[in-house]
Amino acid sequence: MSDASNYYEMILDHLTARINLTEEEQQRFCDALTLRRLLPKQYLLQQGDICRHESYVCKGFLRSFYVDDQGDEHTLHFAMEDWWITDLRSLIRQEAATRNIVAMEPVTVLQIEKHKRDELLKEIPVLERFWRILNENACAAQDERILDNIAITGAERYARLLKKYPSIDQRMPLKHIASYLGITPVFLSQIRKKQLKN
Amino acid sequence: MSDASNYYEMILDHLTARINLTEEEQQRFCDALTLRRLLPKQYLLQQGDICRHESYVCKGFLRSFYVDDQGDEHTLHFAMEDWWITDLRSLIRQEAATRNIVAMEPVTVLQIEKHKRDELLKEIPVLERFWRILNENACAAQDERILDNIAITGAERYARLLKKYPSIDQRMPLKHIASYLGITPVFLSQIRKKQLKN
DNA sequence: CGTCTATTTGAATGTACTCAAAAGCGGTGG
DNA sequence: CCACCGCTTTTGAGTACATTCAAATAGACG
Repeated sequence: MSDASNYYEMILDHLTARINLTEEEQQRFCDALTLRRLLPKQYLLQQGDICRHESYVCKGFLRSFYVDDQGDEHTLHFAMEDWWITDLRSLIRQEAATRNIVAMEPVTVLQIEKHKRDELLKEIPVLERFWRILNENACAAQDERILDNIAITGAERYARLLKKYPSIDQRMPLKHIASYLGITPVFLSQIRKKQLKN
Repeated sequence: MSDASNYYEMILDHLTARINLTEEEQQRFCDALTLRRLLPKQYLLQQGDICRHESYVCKGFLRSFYVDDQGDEHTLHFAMEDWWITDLRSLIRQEAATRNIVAMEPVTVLQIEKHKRDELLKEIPVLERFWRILNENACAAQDERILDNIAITGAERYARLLKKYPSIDQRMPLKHIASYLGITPVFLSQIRKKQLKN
């Protein structure tokens, strides 16, 4: 259990870096959380289910993806330590999820259920500020990704991704990196061959 | 001035549809706003400047875009009545903007300056909730757009855009629609020719 | 009417995909 | 310890998607 308490410290650091919380509020926040461990390939959410929680990643590495009619996977997000992951649309509207979330490694997350989050937001209004800030930053990051998708080639997107997350090609299978970039694994392989020459 | 008061009613409806505000809070919010009118092709923000405000569109139609090294434009967003537009990254961090925002038609916006927004957020904490909700929805929408960009072809993206905004091809020049979709105007023209046959 | 810009058309090129097969890699069981 | 299996990555060839360049047409505006 000693590492479990570390995880709660971790998420509290994450919160208090953005907002001020009293000891009591911190406690109440932690009480609303559930610690959950996943094995590699275990699902946190499946397409079709209703997403009931937001998950803060304490340890490990997850991937969210959409499976289309042809059965092809498209990676929307990956989430590492100190990140949140969910299917936002499904969470907000309590509709069927269109994304799967799966562990890529042994994972530990702290989950907060939607209705508990809603309660907390009423009890501790400053948490509205926390999620407002979180979503503003997420929005800005997604905006940058959209620009990459419309403005540059797959090869450039791969180069930028590596620059941003230098070790990602060791941590995530290339076929998932390809689907994140919006290209095929075959084409990514060709890109990598070319880049070795430089 | 009669239409100006309409615009304040409009933004108050927009707010009170999401949060509850007292009369006094509504007044304080409106006092923080500045009404601004733009002619077509007039800029609300230019790449390189620091973005100091968030703008709520009362009337007209705007476009935000990035100009790359080769001088090519890439349309990130367009904003219609009842939408907000800004360069979020530049606004949050008060860094040089990487996006331009320009009026496509005669435009009326209600602007709130960053520092005034920050003050308001302290004075009226429930506004944190408002922007949290706004950003959550924006995030979910951007997520969908990223999926479109990585999962489907330009032709399909155009079809979906038309389905979502049926009159957009009458309101926005095709070359900007093309840049929004991440394709060239020439290719969009070919897509349109094919779709007429069906 | 002329000018300016947007859109279309056509042709050649490049970018990225599909299909098929081979090579690499990790795990499992004999 | 090695052979085999399943899965990922690479390679090669042919194809489709999307771009560039150049020129023609269409529309908007003074």
